[in-house]
Amino acid sequence: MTAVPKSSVRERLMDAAFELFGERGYELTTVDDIADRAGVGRTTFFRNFRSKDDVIFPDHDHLIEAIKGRLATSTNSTAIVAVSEAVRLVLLRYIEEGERARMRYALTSRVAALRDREIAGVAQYQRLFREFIANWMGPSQDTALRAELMAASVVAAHNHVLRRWLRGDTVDPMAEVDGAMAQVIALFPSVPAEPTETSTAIIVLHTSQSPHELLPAIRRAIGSTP
Amino acid sequence: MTAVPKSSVRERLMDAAFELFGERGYELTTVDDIADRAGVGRTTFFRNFRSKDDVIFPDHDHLIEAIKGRLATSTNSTAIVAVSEAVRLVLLRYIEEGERARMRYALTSRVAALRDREIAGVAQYQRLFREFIANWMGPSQDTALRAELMAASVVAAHNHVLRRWLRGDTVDPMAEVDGAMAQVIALFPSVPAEPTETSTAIIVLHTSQSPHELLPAIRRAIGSTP
DNA sequence: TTAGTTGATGGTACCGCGTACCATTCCTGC
DNA sequence: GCAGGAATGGTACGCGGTACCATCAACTAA
Repeated sequence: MTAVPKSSVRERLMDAAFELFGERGYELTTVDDIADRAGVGRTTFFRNFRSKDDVIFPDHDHLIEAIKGRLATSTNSTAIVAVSEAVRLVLLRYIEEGERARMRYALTSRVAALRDREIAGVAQYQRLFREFIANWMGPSQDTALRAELMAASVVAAHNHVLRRWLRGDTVDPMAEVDGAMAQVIALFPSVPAEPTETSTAIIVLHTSQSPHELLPAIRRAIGSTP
Repeated sequence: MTAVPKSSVRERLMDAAFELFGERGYELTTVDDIADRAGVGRTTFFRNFRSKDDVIFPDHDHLIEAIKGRLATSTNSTAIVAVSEAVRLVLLRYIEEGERARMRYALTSRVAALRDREIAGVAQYQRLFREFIANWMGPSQDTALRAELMAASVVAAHNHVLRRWLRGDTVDPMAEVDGAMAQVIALFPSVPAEPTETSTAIIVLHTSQSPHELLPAIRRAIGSTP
């Protein structure tokens, strides 16, 4: 009888949940409360969301799939671009959510169970990035750690900018995430990318470090083997 | 009447839990089962462990406190040493657990709830490291991201070696974690360490990257401002 | 010895999440 | 109109986790 489209039940449940969580807090809100306010039965809630906290992270699965899809369409030479764009994609999803993302942030900041849940979700992203980067870098023994470090850094960079936006500390998060990703990429200079052409770099700079200290870092920066 | 020392109740509960989880799996084991096998009441279980999955991570809180303690006893000049030793401390705790750590790994690999729980615990370590490194680097705006990247890398390096040991892929994890930490430290060259004396570095190397590409990386490597 | 205190334990009852199952309703194609 | 499928609501149950109370042992003070 309801003239609303089918998916509106899910929407009403999400709205009711966020309202109640804001009014009484997460623990003091029962699933029955949410279902009642949404005007549906308890069973319907669990048909739309796997668990009570699932209503806080509604399209997490879609986001995971979106990342997979973006990473899948990349060649070796465009791997870094794919990673960067996947990060932008995630951040963009949060920004599009707007106020709801900020409400989730308020909830995950106060409720330990929700914070753990969000951290677990982030770990899924990190796993995707790790596997992708590891495949990209090749099966060498040493690259496994390198891939893990890079994936962790990529996710950390994203989270850093995301939290800044959630707290209202920035008005241009997309620009910031580009900068943060540039820092990450600079940390991991020139992975086994196919050599294009060899050039010679001569750098003269004043520094407080001794050449002996910084030479290893620069060797890694240019991907040269001693 | 039991002539066993007081703490043995807790031990018996842990033993019973790991036994039953190994026999029937985690979900198919109830808290009553664990309490029964340990010969105590259900109430006693929850007096010793906050929740069912807490029995899997018994001394997580002590480990957190141990990290805090190790990081607290450090000056600016010994910060990196403190971080490295804290990482060694964590890894050592796992190794000392021996077979129990491997059983936990088997469980967390199969049961999603336990994996999430473990990830949340690791996030606590990462938070400690992030705050410590951020304090160490100073309050500058730019260092916030740098601290976050480094903390994520430190934890990733630890986890990488830990998982290798858990899988039996290495026999000398302490040496490996030193190497992994060295890689991490090399990624973040000489943070705002107190300037000693200025010298001039001239580096000439062949590389497949254009000078334009690698100049930013080298600028950061030597801590120079353009 | 007796009385009171403290701590650990066991038991019972309860709440809330999540699942399984069943009955009802609505909607669609024949 | 009728049959079949999808969505819904209701009921019952298992289990984790909490609150509360009663019991018992050990220690202490009179």
